[in-house]
Amino acid sequence: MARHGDTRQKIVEAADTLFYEQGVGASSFADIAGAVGLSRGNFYHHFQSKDAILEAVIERRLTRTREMLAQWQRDGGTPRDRIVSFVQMLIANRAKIMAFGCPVGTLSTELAKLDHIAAPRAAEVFTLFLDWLEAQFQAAGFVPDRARALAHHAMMLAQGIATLAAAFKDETQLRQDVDDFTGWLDETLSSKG
Amino acid sequence: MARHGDTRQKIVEAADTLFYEQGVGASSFADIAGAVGLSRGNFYHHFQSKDAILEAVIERRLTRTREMLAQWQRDGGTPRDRIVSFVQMLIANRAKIMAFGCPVGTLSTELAKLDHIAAPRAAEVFTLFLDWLEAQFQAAGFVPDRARALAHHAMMLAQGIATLAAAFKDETQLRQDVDDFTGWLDETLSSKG
DNA sequence: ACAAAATTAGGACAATCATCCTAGATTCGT
DNA sequence: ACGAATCTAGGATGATTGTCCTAATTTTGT
Repeated sequence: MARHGDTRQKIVEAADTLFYEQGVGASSFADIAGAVGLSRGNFYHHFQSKDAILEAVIERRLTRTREMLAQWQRDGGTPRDRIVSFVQMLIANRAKIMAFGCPVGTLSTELAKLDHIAAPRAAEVFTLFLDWLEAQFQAAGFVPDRARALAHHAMMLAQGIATLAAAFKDETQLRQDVDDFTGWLDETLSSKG
Repeated sequence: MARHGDTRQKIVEAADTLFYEQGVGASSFADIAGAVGLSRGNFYHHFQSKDAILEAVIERRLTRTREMLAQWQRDGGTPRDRIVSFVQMLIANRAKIMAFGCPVGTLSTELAKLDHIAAPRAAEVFTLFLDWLEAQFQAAGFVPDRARALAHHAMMLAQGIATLAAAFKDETQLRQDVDDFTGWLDETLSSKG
């Protein structure tokens, strides 16, 4: 049993959750240690600094996002179905979205405010989604430029939905917004396909 | 000269800026004191706690938003012009938007994550914009329910634009997004007359 | 089974945090 | 002009922060 990697992974998982639910700035070493069940001083065997943990959390999110998108690709279905599964994340995770917002958008915004060195890396999670969405719209028959613009628009809508869901915590509205997104998607696709 | 109110207002202004640019959690008393040019210990004559400053900052934002919306109303023009001036805020404040995101959305999200007692109050700034936007769409001839939905959609778009602008800091894209917003607005309005 | 390496707990560290207190300075009502 | 109220600076407080060190324990390679 690889104890090292095991503990390290537990730390990253706990930090990931805390960074999402409280924000990076509000999550201390003591918080993470408490969540994992380790002593604070022991952390420096696994990570040299808090920024190193943040970096690992971002890498984890990048990897998991890539895996999720690859899985959606393997799941088959039409490009339309895949884009719907993208926006359906907001419904599946509605409790967390309404409590803490979108994990991608809120981390990106927090790091942008702090002018943190990892901010561009965190924004790459957005890029993964954008590239994937662009591929879906291209598969649906749109030329690259138009597919890129539609991917950006879809991402914008998702971020707007999540931000307002966190502000008002209105599940009915959230579901309506996702329905409207799907409506926009079908209109857009039918105009081309 | 009302010195008391004067210093108090200076504190609130400095705190407002810092809360926006760094986040509430990352802004300390020392930061605010430094920005105003006062000593830290002196603060408690004006505010009993950091939460009291936050409360005053939110009140200030509510008041200023109300004033701005009332001014736009007085400025005349069509409902379409007024809604355009709403989204044009993203262009006018583009440097700050790309650096720190939307002040309304980011404060709301940060307080939501902390489950802060002032979170609902901060969300009321959203409500001011939503009510005002709803009034514009009603003035443009939409029935109340439809006007409310369009106001919500406009707010969603603005939040999505600001979030992606902060993540990617792409001014060209930001301007394109605002143009697209205006295009959507004109399409929507022309469909109703 | 034993030496080397990895992992742990716990405490020390200086810095910073929000908060509070005291004592001097300034302003104001009269 | 004088007493009262207000405002100010600076330091003290205890808690918490990120970081680091040391000494013990556990695991691993052989």
